[in-house]
Amino acid sequence: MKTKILYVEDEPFLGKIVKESLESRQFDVRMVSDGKEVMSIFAEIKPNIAVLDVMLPGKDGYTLAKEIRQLDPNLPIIFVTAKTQTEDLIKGFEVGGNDYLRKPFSMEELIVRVNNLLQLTQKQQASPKENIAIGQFEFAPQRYELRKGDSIRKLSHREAILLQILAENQNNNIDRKTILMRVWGDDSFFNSRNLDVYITKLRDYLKDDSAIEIITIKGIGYRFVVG
Amino acid sequence: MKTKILYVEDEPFLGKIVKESLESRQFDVRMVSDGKEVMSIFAEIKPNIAVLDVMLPGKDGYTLAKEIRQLDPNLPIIFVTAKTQTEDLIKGFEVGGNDYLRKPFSMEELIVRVNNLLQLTQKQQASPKENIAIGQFEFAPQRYELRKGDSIRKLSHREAILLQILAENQNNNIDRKTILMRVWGDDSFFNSRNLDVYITKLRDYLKDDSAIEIITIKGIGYRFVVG
DNA sequence: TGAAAGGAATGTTAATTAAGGTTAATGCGT
DNA sequence: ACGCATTAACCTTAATTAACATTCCTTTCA
Repeated sequence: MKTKILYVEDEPFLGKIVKESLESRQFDVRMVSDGKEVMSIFAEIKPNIAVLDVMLPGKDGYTLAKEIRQLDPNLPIIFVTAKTQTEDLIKGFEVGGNDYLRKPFSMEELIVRVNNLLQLTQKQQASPKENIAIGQFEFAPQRYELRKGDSIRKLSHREAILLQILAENQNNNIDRKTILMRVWGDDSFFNSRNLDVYITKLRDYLKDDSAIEIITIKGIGYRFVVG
Repeated sequence: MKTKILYVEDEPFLGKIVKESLESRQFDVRMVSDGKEVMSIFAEIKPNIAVLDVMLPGKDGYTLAKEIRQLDPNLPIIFVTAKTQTEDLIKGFEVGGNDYLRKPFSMEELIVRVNNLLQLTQKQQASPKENIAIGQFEFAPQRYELRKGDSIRKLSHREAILLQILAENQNNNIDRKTILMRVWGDDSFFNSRNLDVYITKLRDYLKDDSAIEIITIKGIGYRFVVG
């Protein structure tokens, strides 16, 4: 389903341009120009994000933001306004706004910021990492479990991260350094030897499926090939 | 505990002002001026947010953002830069940035935007009044009751807070330290052992539902996975 | 050209250290 | 005396370091 944008703007000319531009990016845009109508339309369409002008007839954007926050504490709200003063911006965030764009702005910027906020607020709903198929094995990254048939092996944290990195990059070369940074946070000598140890462990865990192989590429890193 | 900001800026004069200004707002600021040093310091201090200049000696801000994203997909990243072109801004968001501030900017604006991002990325915790579903269990935080079917187990205060913290963060990693601070108010050695004891208790209480698991992440904390 | 030597990178296994788990005993307020 | 919280004692497991083995690339010299 398309992302629904509630767009509150009283300048018809600008409004039309912005609306069409957002629609060309596959957003479902509902434009409202009278502040007093906003809340009922809000309830009706249940938008995924609100883009609010501040100076409006009827009710100003700050008030609208407050009222929207009452109903939905998590809905992303962006102000777009000709008010350029820092105090206006601060007020915008105070009433619950999540971004503040000064007019004139480029459409590109608005779109990028809309997408950014949508992403930020979506990511919050727990990240359900999907299980990954590895040959005859199945790996549940969330639970640190490696399953084959009905046997389950619990992996430790480090084993699990390492396996996940490998599995995400099946059939691609992976830098030793990249792995070290992701698993240990640095690439010191000792951690580098540590990685060797963990590679050995994973090779052992995965040895039941001969189609799986962790190939070392000396001086570079590894390649995780399956099948 | 103070919020840690990683601040990458190569202009010493501006850098000093911004750093002090943020510190006066109770942020714990670590400033780095050489791009090449950033990643090791990142690993060392584990910041809660990163504020990056774009043009830097060594490694530019965009590259840094990419590398940080590799390590932490959720860390808020703000660019502050003299590059005012829309394309530069777009690139900033493309590489994983979450906000983009053009120089010169007011300190107030930076602070407001930092706080906004921190808030957005914090888990919106369910209001502690509502019951929380935990697999086949239901937890009533205000009554300290854990129910399954028609059996009710009364929890003690500490058990209840701990379970609530875990339940609020289902499927996410939770810092040992964070838990200790919230349940005991400090993270001394004895309380740390105490936490072990309570984790054992909760595991025991929840063992009837095999879909529920408290995974320990050694050196980090726990992850409460359900289903 | 190619075989041998040397060295750096990686592999393997084991020993050590540190973190956490479990259960029981003690403390402490009501 | 009771109920929880804390401390203690002992146990288990993961992570790190160490010691020694192997691989494979590079260099050198016949």
